[in-house]
Amino acid sequence: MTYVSCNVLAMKVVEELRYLVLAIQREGNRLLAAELRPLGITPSQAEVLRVLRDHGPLTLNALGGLLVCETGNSPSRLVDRLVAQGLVKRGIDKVDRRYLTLSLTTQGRALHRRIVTAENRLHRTMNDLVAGQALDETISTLRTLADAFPAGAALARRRHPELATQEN
Amino acid sequence: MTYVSCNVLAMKVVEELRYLVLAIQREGNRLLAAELRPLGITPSQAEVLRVLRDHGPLTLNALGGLLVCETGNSPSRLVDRLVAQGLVKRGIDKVDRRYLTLSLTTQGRALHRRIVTAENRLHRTMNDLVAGQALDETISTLRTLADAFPAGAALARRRHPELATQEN
DNA sequence: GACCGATAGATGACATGACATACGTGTCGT
DNA sequence: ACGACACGTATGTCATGTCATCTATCGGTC
Repeated sequence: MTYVSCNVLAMKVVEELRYLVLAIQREGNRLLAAELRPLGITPSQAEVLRVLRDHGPLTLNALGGLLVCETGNSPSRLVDRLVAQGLVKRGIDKVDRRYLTLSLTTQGRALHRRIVTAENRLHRTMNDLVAGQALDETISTLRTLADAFPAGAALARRRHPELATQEN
Repeated sequence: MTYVSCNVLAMKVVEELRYLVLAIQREGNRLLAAELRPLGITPSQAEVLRVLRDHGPLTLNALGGLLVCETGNSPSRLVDRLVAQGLVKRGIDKVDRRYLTLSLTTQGRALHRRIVTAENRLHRTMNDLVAGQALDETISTLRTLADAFPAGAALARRRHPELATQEN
């Protein structure tokens, strides 16, 4: 057991975890970017479309609260490009003109279906690569780690919309 | 067993894995960036210093082969900033003028020691967060996944310099 | 109604990442 | 020697990410 939280071995293990996560994120993102390139969008843009598809119209802040990419502040520029491509509709709230109302256009919904197909190709590839590994334990460990951070909380909110505390 | 590599459940599990990896990478990078900011460098720059410290003088290509960040092509601009800060010495190979000879300056070695301290603060934080989880299985799963890609191969080369196939 | 603080979003600045392409230098065939 | 080709590096371009700062709008107080 690790009741000594500060020993050299544990540091090395955690460091390898950090680099593995970095490597997998990079390569996964490259593969996904390649799958999405024919569709004319990037992985981050795909995530926006997916969140908007699953969680109705959102303000910019609420969207940011559900995104894993673009943690910090509001994803203004990310949304800009989607609006420019006609995939997202950006309205202004009539009651409070500070808020935006972001939703998919018909075009955006159509593209979303092709995105799912592209993502599934990546997921099949990844699934083949981790076949036979202890996936459940891995997911559990990573969830524990991720839940300590805002981006992990965003994932939890996506899993359980009903307990969304960052609703606007 | 997953002899059906294309079922809906497996797709969802792998997708969650992808988003967890993304979330952890993002937040870990943010934390590390915060730790390194007082030192005036970024996480990517720290990785370069670390690799140069551990693996002697390198050409640009060889450096790129050991980095997890900056997968694709050569990290010219990344190195540029380190040279500008006086942390890395960039020489030209006398025999073949195409090759660079990258090594740490005295300043770079000194900063590397402070980097290790900063990284260890992050690793302690992460270690506390995953205490009690199945770390070995997690590392094993992620290694299997990472090893399928160039960035994972870079990590393997860093672990076992003797079987470096991409030596220059 | 005018001011003040708070909140939502936009923008500027900087460093990555990724891809494509250009440039300089070496090697090899002739 | 010369030209074609290969290889290492540099550069242009675009889209992120992150932080800091700015602007617009709202609510409340005087």
